[in-house]
Amino acid sequence: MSRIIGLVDCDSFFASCEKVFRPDWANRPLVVLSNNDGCVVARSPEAKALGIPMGEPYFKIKSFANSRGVVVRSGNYELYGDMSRRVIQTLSQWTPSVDVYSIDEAFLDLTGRFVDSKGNFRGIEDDPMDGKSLGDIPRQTREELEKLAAEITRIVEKWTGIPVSMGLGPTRTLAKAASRIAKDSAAATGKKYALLFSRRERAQALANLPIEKVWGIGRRLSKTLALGKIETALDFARLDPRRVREDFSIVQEKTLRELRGELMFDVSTPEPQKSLRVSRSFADPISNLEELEKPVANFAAKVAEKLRARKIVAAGLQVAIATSHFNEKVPRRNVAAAANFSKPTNSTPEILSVALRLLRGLFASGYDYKRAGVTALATTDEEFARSQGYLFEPDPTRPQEIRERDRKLCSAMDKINSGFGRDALFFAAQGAAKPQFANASFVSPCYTTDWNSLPVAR
DNA sequence: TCTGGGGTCCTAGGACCC
DNA sequence: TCTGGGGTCCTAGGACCC
Repeated sequence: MSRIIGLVDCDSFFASCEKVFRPDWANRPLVVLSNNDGCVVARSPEAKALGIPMGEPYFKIKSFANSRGVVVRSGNYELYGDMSRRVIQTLSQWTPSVDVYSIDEAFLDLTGRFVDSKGNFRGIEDDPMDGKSLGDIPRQTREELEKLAAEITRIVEKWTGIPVSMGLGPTRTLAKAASRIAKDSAAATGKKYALLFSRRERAQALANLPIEKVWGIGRRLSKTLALGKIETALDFARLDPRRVREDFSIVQEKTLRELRGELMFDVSTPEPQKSLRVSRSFADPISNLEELEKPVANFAAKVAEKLRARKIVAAGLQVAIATSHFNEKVPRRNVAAAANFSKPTNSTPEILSVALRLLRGLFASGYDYKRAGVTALATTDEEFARSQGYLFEPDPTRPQEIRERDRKLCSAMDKINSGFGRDALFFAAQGAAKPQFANASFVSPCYTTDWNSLPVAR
């Protein structure tokens, strides 16, 4: 059975979040910066119109931005996370099948809305020309679908303040393409959505879609494809799938088939997360081990906290340190090391000690380290791991009493920190002062998640 | 010196996504 | 001077097994 898949994508999400609570900024250009106020990671439509590129280092546009009255914000992920939750919650009224793809996007499976009371699907018909590919959807279904898309985009903006675009198609890749078309053509059509169902409609849209805009085709592949004069999504969709698999990989073959309307990336039950990373660049480079231990201990503690919040445990841990990859004049070093825990864990003391041990093995002096990261590997459900763990012999390296003590300690710390603010309690290894990576000069209040930051109407 | 034919598992690296 | 962070998947190649 064919499907009807929608992709709802927030417009300039971070920038839109910032504007919701500042109506006075409604028509001003606004950019949001990455950690350390490093790069531009989001731009309002007005900022895009000024020609500020995505990913541009802030220092390069600083004076230009000032001269044009651009509002500059540091990333406020607590605010964005909460706004994202509101958008998703709003979406779930139209279908139970909402697959959150990223902080600002979700796939909706709307197929169920088009099955009539007798169980007949009123969706896409097979193409009478060849049984394998898709024909159009019935006229009436199409009209209903347009109405639905108009309603979804309108209500989400009304309820959350976040403008969204929507793409609809028989596969995820086509829904993605449709949402891009919706964004690009909104000014001309006055619609915040686009449909990509019939063969003719697809051929026309894909012919106008540059290959690098296709979901799953990145910069490198586009370059390679361009050598063979494959420049649009349509060029690509017309290739032989088997050849594509041979020349590239199964992923690209799937992308190709999805462009033709064959469902390859289904809305499946979400796989459990497999890894969890915390990493940051430092405001100033660090060259000695003692100083480097503090941020790494912080990342390790944060990893442990996140593991517990998600009720998962890690079987292993990786620590990575690196010098700047921009500065060509200083010696470079980019290394990582990993180790397994004797049993999967999410306890801060244990993760902290392994992280520091790995770091000490990794460290070499004579370098200016600019980044570090700690990754929990092979994460699994906590309850599952616990039940497995009891099947094995007691662990000599970390007796059960110690584990139990750590568990209580961590849960007490989590409670205290959630009540008294992040890092009210922390481990000595994390270092009391944390100046290294708090370089955010233009942070907005957490309007929706902090009682002290509620917006005030006068 | 010459030296088979399968498997599996793990890791590093490269590609992609937002 | 100043350049983000957190994920996933696939493949190739090496180690190891019989």
